[in-house]
Amino acid sequence: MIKAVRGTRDLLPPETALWNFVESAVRDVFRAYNFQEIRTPIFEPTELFARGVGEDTDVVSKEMYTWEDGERFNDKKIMDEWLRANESDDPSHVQAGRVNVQGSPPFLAKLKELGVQLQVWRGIQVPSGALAGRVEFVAFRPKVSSDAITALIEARKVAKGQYSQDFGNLAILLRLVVPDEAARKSPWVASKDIEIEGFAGNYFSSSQSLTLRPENTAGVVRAYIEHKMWDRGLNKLYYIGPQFRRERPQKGRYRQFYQIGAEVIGPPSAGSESPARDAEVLEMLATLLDRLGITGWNLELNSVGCAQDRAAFNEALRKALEPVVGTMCVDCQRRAVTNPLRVFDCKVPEDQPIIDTLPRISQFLDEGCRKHFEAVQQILTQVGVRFSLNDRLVRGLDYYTRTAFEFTHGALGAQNAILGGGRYDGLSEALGGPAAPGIGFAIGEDRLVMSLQASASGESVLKRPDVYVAALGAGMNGEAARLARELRRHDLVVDLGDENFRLKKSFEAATKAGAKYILIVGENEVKADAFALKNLATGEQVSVPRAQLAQKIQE
RNA sequence: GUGGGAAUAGCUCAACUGGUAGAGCACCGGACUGUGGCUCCGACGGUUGCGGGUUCGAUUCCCGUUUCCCACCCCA
Repeated sequence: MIKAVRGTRDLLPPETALWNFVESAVRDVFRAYNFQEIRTPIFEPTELFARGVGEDTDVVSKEMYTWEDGERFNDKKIMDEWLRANESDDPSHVQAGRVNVQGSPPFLAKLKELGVQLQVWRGIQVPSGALAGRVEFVAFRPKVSSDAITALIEARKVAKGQYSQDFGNLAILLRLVVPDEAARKSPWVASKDIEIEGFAGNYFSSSQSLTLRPENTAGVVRAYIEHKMWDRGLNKLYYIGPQFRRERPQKGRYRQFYQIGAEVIGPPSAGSESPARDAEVLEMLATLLDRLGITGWNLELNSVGCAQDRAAFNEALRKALEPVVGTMCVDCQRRAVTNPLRVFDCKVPEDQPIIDTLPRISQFLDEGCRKHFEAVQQILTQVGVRFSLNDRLVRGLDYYTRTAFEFTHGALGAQNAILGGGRYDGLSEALGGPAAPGIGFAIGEDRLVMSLQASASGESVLKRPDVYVAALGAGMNGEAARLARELRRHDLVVDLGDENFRLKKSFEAATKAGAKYILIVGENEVKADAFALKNLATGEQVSVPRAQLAQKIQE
């Protein structure tokens, strides 16, 4: 049986009704704040995420779905390189390679399994020692194996120190090497006797590394720059859609997951930097959660300052950690090196007293950032949105500035954050655009729906049929369809049976569908042009003339 | 990627120290030919995730593998 791939899932009714409920509430609420929808592609150049999210983040370095798009190879370059590589080798493997590739189905199957494509050129002359007459040149190309691409990215990273430049021009040439011994023994060399040797180079004449978006902010900012959206002043944009991360699945975290997000972005002159924007976004989120009936949420707020503030803070943090880190848990010791800010996420009870003594970003805010943060708080207080300050709340990525926030909710397992966001005044510039301060957030829709399921089920938000039209007897399907069409034009939800159903079965079907009424369309009714309409809840049944049916049902 | 737990009918779950698979619900049909929900009766439904091993015999014990769940890592 073919199953949904690991970490993905089907959303089935009635649960989908809950998703629709959430999304329509989102559209309603966001609209009231004059946000408009933007839809960006679900895949983008890999470079966008490498630069936008950060190359050294886990998301980019190991959690993306990335592939090489384009099959156009520089064949001459591959052949030249292959021949050069073989001049110094024992040419016997050329012969072995030819024989076995052509004649060894298990080996070909193995290649297919690895996602490698085989291409053979005939008639290439190879150096002495090869078979007389025709020989074959054999090259292997990785198709869209993400493992192969990941391996290449790592290899290039090591080789060049960086891979941010020239990111899209990757290829690999795999060379078949068969040990002489094995080749002599049998012309049908088993796949385990074959070694595949790989080396990387620029063999694509034109191709591009693409990635399924792991988040949507980078795409939105890319679109902002590409379409010169600053010419419209302030932009308030929202999106709803799938995102992809190659993570190990756990509660509420899937490899295809859904995010609802919004961004306020524009030139500083349009007010995009104003604390009023931060407060507006936060107040909108509070309104949305209330509207969805989510109770018990908590807004946690912090300011991570400007780039300079954070540099000073990082320095101080490292200094403060140095003498004490040895006594902390192994995770913290690792974090202290890789990402000191993450030490604040530590949940080990013994480490808490140490963490309490560490410096806080709030001590390093400059005048502007402090005033900005105070203004945000003041507006929130004035509009009556509850919040709590959490000076441990930090953001790992460089372009984040000033306001950072999370809405948390209990009963969500270890991942208690239902949405998070913050200000990213430096992102547009990091992507090559003009200064465009912005603030945004992303809601994990999967988790949002999950927390709703506790209170409201899909059933409760599902619109049940108003009426079930039961055709009764031969030739009645047409009449029933006609009636259903008329009723649907009055915005009624109508379900339709079949003339072959016995009436009992129609009643059962109507009850199961949850219809309010059942409408019987039989020979008698058609003759009289008046139809038996029964209220399934009360049992009351009346005969209603055709012209009054819609009105009667709508009552 | 790491660790722990799990996988039996469409769903929720049984099956004693190894003895050849069962219930409730759902679905379909009948009791009931144009009147549902309730009741009763019946039928359907499985290579026990997959592969290997031990055994006369494996759902059960062992190994591998895949997937799911929970957590770690990380994170909007």
